[in-house]
Amino acid sequence: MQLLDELSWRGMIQDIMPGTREQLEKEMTTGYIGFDPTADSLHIGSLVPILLLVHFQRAGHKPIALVGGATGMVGDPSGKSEERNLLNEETLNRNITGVKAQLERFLQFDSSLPNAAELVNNYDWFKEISFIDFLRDTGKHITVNYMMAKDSVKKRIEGETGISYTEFAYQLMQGYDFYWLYQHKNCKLQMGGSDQWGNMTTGTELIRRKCAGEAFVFTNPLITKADGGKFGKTESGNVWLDASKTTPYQFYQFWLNASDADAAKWIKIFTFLPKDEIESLAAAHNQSPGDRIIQKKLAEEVTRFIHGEAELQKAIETTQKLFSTQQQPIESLSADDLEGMEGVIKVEVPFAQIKEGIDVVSLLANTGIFPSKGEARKTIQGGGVSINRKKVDSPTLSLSPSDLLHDHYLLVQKGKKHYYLVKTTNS
RNA sequence: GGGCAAGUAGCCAAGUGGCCAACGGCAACAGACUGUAAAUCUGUCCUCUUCGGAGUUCGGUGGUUCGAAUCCAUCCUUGCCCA
Repeated sequence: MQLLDELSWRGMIQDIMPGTREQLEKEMTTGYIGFDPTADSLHIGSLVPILLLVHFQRAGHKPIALVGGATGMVGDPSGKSEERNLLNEETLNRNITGVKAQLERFLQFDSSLPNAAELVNNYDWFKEISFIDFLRDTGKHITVNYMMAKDSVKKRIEGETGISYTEFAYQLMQGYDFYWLYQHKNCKLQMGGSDQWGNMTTGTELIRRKCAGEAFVFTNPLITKADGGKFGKTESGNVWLDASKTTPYQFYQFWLNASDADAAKWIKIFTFLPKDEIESLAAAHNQSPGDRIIQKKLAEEVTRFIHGEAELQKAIETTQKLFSTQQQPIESLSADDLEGMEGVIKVEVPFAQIKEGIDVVSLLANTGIFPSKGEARKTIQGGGVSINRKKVDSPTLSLSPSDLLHDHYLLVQKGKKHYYLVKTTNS
């Protein structure tokens, strides 16, 4: 299947510039996507662009991942109603390193390949350019009228907060990136989220005006949730690709918890499963929605892609231990079962405290499961805490050694889905 | 530089001297129902708390007042208009 047809049935194309298809069919094309180093790890919001690059490379084209070391210093106004805070250099460098390392895992960089992936940092060319040079060589080609017509800019100009010159100029920088890649890497395509359309077309415009070249862009729709909430956020914040920030188990759980409507859309976007397989999964799912066949497959595929087979198996195992035995007595979990639950947050508490008969509220606050005693108490009063599968019905409950599973453990549940394993220590 | 308007909790937004930790909505969290869905209903939602309270808030600072988110001064930030 042609790349664009493939992406299109997966729902990964929003807007596409005329001529793009012809270009892709004509020759091996170099295309790029930019990644903002706003944190030291990518989160699942960046997964779509990553997947685009992977599809792109699989279709025989040459992908470039650009890390925005320079643009990150300025801040993209797209989708932001307010001026952003500037990151300091130290943070930025750490972020660039982190983001680079992650991108390297998903693409083929083997230089023997004709379409080997490349990783570039736009700081490398921007650092050479003086302000005057930039104004004369780049700014001159684009009118302010053109720049102001962009949605990201227009919204801010019409809105209440305005826009600084810095952020206004952002699209020129991104446009220049495309121009530079066009000149030095023969890069003729830019991909990105639909909020980037304006910035991306500034690039093709620059290429046209500065060197009469022709370049193309297409965008993917931004991922949304059926209920209108933000994609990729959970109660504990972003879902990261870095296992130390979001454990593989938590990552797996995120996808598993997708609603039916979301899962059906997401499985097309976030997995590489072929069309007929996805269709039969959907049919099976509709037969018995309660089994959540799509969610399971989705979680499995994405977790394997990001964290690998071994971590996926551990995540599934932990999930089964915790959820499939939910109706069974807690004793059905062995000490090994508890110890082996990868990804569940584990906390320690001195045995002496249990021996003295600590009250639940203090235990939950001391272990950091809740940030304060007050919160622990409120949640307990709202019926939100279970220990060893038994709902804690009073904040004054105190715990003794006889409550410990296998003499060492307490399985604490916050809500229905969030598990913590408390383990006693001798000190 | 001049004129006008605005700044309230994560966001939106009411309040315009005491009844204000501050109406309401969204988001978020928890409970019931379910399928670890969705929808719906209920509770929580500044911080801490021995659950009795205590502490810190309404851009910053200073003031008026028994008492200020509310009045005054000044500064900062933002928008609009003029130069």
